[in-house]
Amino acid sequence: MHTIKTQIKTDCANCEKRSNSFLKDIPKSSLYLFQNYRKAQKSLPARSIIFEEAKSHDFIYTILSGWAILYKTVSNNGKRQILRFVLPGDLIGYQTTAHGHLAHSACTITQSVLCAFSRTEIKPLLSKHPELAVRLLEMGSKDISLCQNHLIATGRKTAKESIAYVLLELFFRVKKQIPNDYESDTNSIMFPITQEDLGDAVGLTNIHVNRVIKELISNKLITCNKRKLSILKESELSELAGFSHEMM
Amino acid sequence: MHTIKTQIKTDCANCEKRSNSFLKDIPKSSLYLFQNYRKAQKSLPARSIIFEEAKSHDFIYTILSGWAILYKTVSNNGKRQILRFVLPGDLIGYQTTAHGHLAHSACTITQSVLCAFSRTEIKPLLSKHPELAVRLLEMGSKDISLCQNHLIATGRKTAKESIAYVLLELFFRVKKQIPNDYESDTNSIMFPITQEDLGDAVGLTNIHVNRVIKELISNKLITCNKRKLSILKESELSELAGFSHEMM
DNA sequence: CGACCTTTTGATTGGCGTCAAAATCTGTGG
DNA sequence: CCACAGATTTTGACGCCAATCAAAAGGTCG
Repeated sequence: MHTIKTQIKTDCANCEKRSNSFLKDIPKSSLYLFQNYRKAQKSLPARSIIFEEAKSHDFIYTILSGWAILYKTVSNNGKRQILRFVLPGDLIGYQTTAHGHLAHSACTITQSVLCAFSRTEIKPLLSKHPELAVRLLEMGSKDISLCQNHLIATGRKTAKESIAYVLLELFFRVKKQIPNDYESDTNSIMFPITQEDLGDAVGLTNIHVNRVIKELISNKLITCNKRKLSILKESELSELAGFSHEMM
Repeated sequence: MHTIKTQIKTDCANCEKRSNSFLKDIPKSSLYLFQNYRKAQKSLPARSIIFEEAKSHDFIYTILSGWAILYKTVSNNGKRQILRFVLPGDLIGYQTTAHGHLAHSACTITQSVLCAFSRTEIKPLLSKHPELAVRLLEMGSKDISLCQNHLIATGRKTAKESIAYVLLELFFRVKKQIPNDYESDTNSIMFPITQEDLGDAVGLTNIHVNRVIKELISNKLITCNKRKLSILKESELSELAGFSHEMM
């Protein structure tokens, strides 16, 4: 576990340039107002905790760069369930229980840069600026969709199908949210996820994930290591996974 | 599959009286305005389809009475995943894909009464009445929480644990959202769900669900049939399930 | 009362977990 | 720039939880 370094910067210019940031399409007047509530920019090393389940925490964040995960530790057996992979442009930390505690933990996968907003100061803002609330509704709707498809993959698909599904979902989310890592190679993305992470996302052991991924590789559907994921036969893999672009 | 009977009624008085309806806490001024968009009250028999995945549909609904489910059919193997049990006061049908199609199907479990609102007419309303948007945000937040805990039950719990979890979740949601079915017996609720439904919710076969439920019964933790569910030892069952009231 | 739905039971199978250990990769410090 | 420790991937053997198949028993509703 690493120490969290916080560095306040007045310049956060890239934040609202990102096309899929939650500040997209917010009218300038509201946007400027919202900017006032930007409190800090944090740069975190890989595998460091952003916030923890069941605690209270004053900030919500947008990811400017890097990968992270939202997860929960199961109380009766200590296992981890990854709820969501977090990519640049995503908003995290807004979800609390009825008692005001965080619903889950968040942890960086790679070195990341976050932009923090004060939770308490933003709430009253929503009533005054409906565009913000509507934008949050849209994002929430995508979150639910993502979670439901994730549930289907975990509940009603075989190991092979569910892993294929997660790989495809991540592939297209990255393509959409992160500017080309491998310009020349449109079938590939940077892929810093371990096989254990994948297992914790779909309810499998890292060992079985390994067996399945090796099978997908030997079937020439993908290539995959901790650096890079390539989708070799998109349509075939999509059919196997029960994945469609409609889902995204 | 049953024919959908639609009957328009001007009186929908109980709708906003329910304490957990999505219209709760909305100022009178907005509320009256919102009421204008109430289009119809539908009464449906048990096991009838409310709307179907991937189609377009003009209405969103609140449940006035009865139980329903949101589900999706997995494209590559035809299996069903239940995403959510729907109880009186819940709002359904607002979730669409980027292409404007419904994200999932909905079906009644028991005979039900729904209150319909026009989707297209409500959207512009949100910008004008932030309280509505904020209220929807709150509901969306609960939906996500529910879905995430459901994912954990399916992904990282054993059959016994996940079934115990679903029973407890339903038990307390019913207690909160439906007025006492069995006044004298506070440990019991009406329970119209089949074991096959339970299996489709947590990714198990009806046969294995049956074995587990019989085990829970013989352990004297619950009694359960298609009419009635009783929680006999709440704390013991909760510990087994990894369930806590914080989750709700 | 009779057809269908739901629950129950038993036998068998198989997918994925567990355990153990080797091989490889990665990052850090000397 | 190399060495080394820890993390991650890979392999194999074995076991178990839950699926599958089959069929009987019990419930429910028209």
